[in-house]
Amino acid sequence: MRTSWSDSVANSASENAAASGSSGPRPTRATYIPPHLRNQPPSSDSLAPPPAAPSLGNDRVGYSGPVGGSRWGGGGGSRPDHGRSGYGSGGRGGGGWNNRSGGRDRGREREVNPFGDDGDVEPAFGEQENTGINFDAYEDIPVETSGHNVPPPVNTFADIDLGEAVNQNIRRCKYVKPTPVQRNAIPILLAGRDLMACAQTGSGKTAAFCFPIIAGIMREQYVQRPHGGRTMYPLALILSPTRELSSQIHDEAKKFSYQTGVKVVVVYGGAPINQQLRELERGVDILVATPGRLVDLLERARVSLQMIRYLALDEADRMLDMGFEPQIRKIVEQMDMPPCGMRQTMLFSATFPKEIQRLASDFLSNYIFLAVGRVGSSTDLIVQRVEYVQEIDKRSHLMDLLHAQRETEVNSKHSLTLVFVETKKGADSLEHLLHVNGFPATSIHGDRTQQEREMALRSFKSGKTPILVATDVAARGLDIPHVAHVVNFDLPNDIDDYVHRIGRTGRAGNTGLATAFFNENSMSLARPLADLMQEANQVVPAWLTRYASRVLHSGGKNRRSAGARFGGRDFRREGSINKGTEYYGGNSNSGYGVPAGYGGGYNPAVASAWD
DNA sequence: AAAAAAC
Repeated sequence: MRTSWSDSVANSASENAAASGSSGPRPTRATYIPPHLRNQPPSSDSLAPPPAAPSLGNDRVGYSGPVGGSRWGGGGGSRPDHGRSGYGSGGRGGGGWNNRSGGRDRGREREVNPFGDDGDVEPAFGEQENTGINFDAYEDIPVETSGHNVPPPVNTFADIDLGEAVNQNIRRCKYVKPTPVQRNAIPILLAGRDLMACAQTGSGKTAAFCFPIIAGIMREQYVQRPHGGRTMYPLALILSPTRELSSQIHDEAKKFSYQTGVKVVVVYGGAPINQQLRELERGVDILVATPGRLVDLLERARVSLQMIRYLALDEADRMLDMGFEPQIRKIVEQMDMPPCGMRQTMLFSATFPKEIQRLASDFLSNYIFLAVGRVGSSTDLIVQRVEYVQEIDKRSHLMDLLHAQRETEVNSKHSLTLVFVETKKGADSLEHLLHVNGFPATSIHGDRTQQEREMALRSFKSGKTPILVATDVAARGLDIPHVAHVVNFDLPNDIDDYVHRIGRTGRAGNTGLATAFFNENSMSLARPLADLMQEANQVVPAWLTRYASRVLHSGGKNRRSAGARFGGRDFRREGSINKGTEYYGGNSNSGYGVPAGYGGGYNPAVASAWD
């Protein structure tokens, strides 16, 4: 075990002298000297404001109490198909129909227990257990829905008919009660409705779409699928933008479907395809995939989407942005997937810009829009700091920070730091710098082999290298426990990306710290960042406010994105109310171009549409 | 302009 990495930093000067003298590449900059070994105090003192106290609980704006079911009142008693109990007697689950998938029955090997225990499932719902999830942080979450006949939320898992096998897995996961997005999304999905869901990072979205899919597939256990040939016919497809995220979703889905007979397979690029083909041949109900590899398999006719009943896009706004949209359109519209209305489509993300919402509606039918989360996303659990750091000073500033962090950490054992940079080259060189200076770092980006990527992630998660330098490949969705600190070494150009990045900490109701290095290169982010921080009750440095007010705002992407981030707005409503008005132009009050007349929402001084 | 995603 390596406990003294940062102690070694103190000696890094001598270590490094030896290292660079021998074989490794020579650092281009002078060797890092930690502050306490220098004659002079660090020059950047004045830039770092004292960390703000986490502003939990109090001072929340725009929320006046539980939402309850009242919004749904319009629908009268016509809850569509909610509360069906077709398979209620699920019992032991796994029993007799393990072999139904695709008609393939290649032996009945014992299902690996993804929980790594002996299957003891003692505590019943309601019994408190240490789940690691801080539910108090979820108490005051505002919820907004729109669409026709929205099914009301549930309060407990017991209120939902997911079947005994799934209930048991929920207990094994130690989920005591559903998170807000789960409370709201699961009934909507169980009712068979299409859904566009916007919920803060770390709030349990994966389970929110997995449970209904699994329950739905269990209901359709006798569905006949074509067989013969080597084509497999999954009933559900879950797409995500990165391989590691797909892998993570797969792992989760395996837990949720343990002993249900529902088979989950993941496919993505960069890994041997033969192994994935073998997995597919053993039967697949839920296919988790990244787009490229899926298209490959579709073109080889190893997978057909003909029987898809459920389509989920995780990080849906990313999946539909410029880089991905053609592939997604191909998969959803130009292969053999059943059209809108013949399948159930669910889109999830923490952010949902209006343009993307507009695009997304092509894939949805009579859908419900759901926004869960306080104004300002999950960021109230994350203390955000911004420091003005010149480009040239970033490296030494980061090392000061990492070093100081070690000094003050109480529980340093398993406290991880995730450092985001803009480019793959930048990631390599920063990793190298840290390495040479005795910091236990590794890196992940798209130019590394898949093996290297997975190894880096494992090494980071385990604490072996508690510093991970990453590009945006790690910005979305990854659930890495114990990430205490996210550093935006380079700020992204888009405020949505910032939201996702800092969302790697402060997960499951826990608090986290996010530090950003700001300079002239990030000027376009000044305004949205200042606004975001203000709305999350963070300390906004005066200099940032000055930059924010100085910057010309053209109504460009950032401002648009910021408005959408809060999510919270169904573009269908926005459009009808604001027809012909200028959305992003002149509303200096909200700063997000959401007209105050529409409930404005984002400024504490304005009555919120969340109420 | 960069990142991601198939071989």
